Amino acid sequence: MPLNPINAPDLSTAPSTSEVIVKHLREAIIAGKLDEGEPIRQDDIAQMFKVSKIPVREALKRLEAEGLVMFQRYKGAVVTKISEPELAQMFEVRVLLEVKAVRLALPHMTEATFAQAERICQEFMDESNVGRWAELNWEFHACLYEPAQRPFLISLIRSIHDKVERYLRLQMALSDGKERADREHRAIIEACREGDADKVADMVERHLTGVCQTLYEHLPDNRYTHHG
Amino acid sequence: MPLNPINAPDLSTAPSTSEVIVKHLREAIIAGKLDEGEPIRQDDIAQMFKVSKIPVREALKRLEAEGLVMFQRYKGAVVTKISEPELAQMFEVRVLLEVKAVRLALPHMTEATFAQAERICQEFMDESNVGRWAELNWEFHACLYEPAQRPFLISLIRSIHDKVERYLRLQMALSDGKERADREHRAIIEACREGDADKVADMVERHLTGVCQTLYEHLPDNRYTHHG
DNA sequence: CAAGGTTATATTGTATACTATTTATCGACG
DNA sequence: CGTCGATAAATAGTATACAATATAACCTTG
Repeated sequence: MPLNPINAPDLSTAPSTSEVIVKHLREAIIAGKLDEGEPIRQDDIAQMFKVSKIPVREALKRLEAEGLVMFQRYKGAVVTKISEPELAQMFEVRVLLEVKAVRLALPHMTEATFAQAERICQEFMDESNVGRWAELNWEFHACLYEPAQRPFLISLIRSIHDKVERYLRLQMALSDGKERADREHRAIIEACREGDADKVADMVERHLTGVCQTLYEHLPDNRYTHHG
Repeated sequence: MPLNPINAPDLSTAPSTSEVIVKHLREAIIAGKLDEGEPIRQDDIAQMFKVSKIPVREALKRLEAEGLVMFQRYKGAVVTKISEPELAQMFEVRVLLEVKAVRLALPHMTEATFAQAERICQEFMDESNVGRWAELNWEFHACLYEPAQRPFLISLIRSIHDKVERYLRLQMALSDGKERADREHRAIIEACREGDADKVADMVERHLTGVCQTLYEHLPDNRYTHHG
């Protein structure tokens, strides 16, 4: 018997209510629509989706494991607040992982890869919506790493992305982050075209550490002391 | 007001039922007490802990995010089966992260670090319980990385450890894995004492890739085709 | 007796109901 | 007037109950 001759979708993985909620909440947190430190009211979320709070809690438990929210017993879940040292550590790991990814991907890149990356860059520059920027930013990076054929590595990078993205948004909006990102992205594409692995690795590293640096400079100093 | 003058514990983080269950289930999965592919019956777990299945489900949702179980709608959660390519990718990332960790840690290691590492090695060799081996193996590695003062990096390494540990158990028990691990561990300690970062990095990398290699050789070939 | 349908059972997923705990409100007391 | 304590409201956490679906047992039919 030939396998899956009609390319049937996997019905057993149809999303449950809690999975739908996970997706929405994750996007909301990443987009910075929920202030960090502010408690997430289970009943409110439940009413938004017209469901009970059971699936809401299951969704929050998942997001807790992803590091996006934190539970405090009898006080509920709050959006995780990332300290500056933690941010620095995350970028340190990102550099490590993303440099590895792009190195592995480089030999398998084709003109289609570059074209796709440039298309994303263009869309990025034409876009005015801040929320979409971050999304396209990830798409760009993912596009460069995908040829590596390392789903585990990429999912790990993505999970870190998800945690820091709402801070990046800040940085991109305030400084000339967008133009700088575009410049650096296009330069990386060119380096990839040349096929010089060391150069590409160096550029990706500088790009990421640069972003981290700007982010640091634009972080409000009082994020530890402000109340309410 | 002086901060926490009596070093008070944080009572707001007292574990809820679901968190207790998470911990136990996680340990059971890591220890290989639950066969991969076999469904985890929510009511069974609930009865074991004499609770309802609500906290059990929340626990499973957490473990799903950690990659230890997978949900199939209306069929429940099963222990995640890791394919050989996935295992290889995980080790690839482990090498990357652990080499980085030990490099960062090296300059901050003291004689206390080495003594502690040696103590763990000794306990490892004196131990006959397979389950305890893996635990001590992690303790050894964590001991070497802890001086790096990179909690995020170490937690990432740990999460990968947790996913592959039940396969390592297999490998350690079947081959001369235990003796070899001890030999290599002690050699790594010596290299750390010498303070030669490149040498240490190289040894850690060889150690990990070696483990992965042996693991690969001892994996049953039929793990994709065997039914029931 | 084989193949396919049909009912029964088991299991998951979610809503409702209840309990435990925290937080806000308010009054007694110094 | 402020502080302490009691009470009330709000919210989290969990048990029970029920609905949706899958699996197994059985039955029908050729």
